[in-house]
Amino acid sequence: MTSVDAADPLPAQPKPPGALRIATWNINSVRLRADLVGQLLDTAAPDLLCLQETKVPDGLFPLEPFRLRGYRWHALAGMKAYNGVAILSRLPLEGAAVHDHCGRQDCRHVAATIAGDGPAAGIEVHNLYVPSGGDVPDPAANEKFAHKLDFVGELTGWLPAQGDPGRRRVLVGDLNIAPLENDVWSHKQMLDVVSHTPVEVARLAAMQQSLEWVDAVRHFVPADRKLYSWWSYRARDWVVSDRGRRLDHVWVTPPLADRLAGATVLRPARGWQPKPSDHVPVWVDLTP
DNA sequence: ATGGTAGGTACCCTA
Repeated sequence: MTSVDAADPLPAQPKPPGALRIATWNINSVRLRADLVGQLLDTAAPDLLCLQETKVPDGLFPLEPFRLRGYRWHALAGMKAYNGVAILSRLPLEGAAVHDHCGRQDCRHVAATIAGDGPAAGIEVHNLYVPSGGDVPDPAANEKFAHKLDFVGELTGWLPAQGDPGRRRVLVGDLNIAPLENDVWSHKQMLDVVSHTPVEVARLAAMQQSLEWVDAVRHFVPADRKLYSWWSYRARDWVVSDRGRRLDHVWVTPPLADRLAGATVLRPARGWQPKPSDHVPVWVDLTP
């Protein structure tokens, strides 16, 4: 790490030679922000890009900007108006699958395995958009919060049931939970705010423990440092108030932990004009 | 204690 900018704990770094770069970004409409996605691909050059809140049915997904830049493979799970996840890749993919949870077909989970004969072949990638959970942090009073807890609870059993527990896996996405005290601007004031309540944090911890997932971003930033990936649109000035939350995550299973070579939370992207997403891209580099 | 902005869609939902 070369930068000491207090406001930007994980600025973009050069990709180590031969590294695999996997990025995640809640794009909040991929059609509206196709140009910003192109800007990310041109500057960060991830090998895989996982998007959430694409808000587009698969047949209308704007694939051309990706194809033009060499992202020839994709796995899409989109629907009209809401949710939607996508994996775009310049490495070949196989076994692409859409997974439904909680008895709903609401386009929150797509997975695929890197194929070919390169060093990354066999790595399984899961791209998730966990339900936001509404405003009231009480599952009895708020069906959306109940759905969020059920969704994370179901995944906690589902992921370990998918074969070899020692497999190389990466889990990315908008998990809509900020687990650590310094993943939010004020731990005390956020304790009863959906995204940082103890019951959600406990659910996420159980999911993380189920496969010994390593938080690949916190791997590079000590727990006593503030780190955010989302800032509300409702703030008058997101830079001045800086009331962020770390909702977007990259996790890896233990066989990949000693391959972690770097991570970035692209804070400047929150100011990309004319229409920034309220989330910024997050990525990690894995050496072969 | 409240309301603030944004996107997609269709006059209201979700975040």
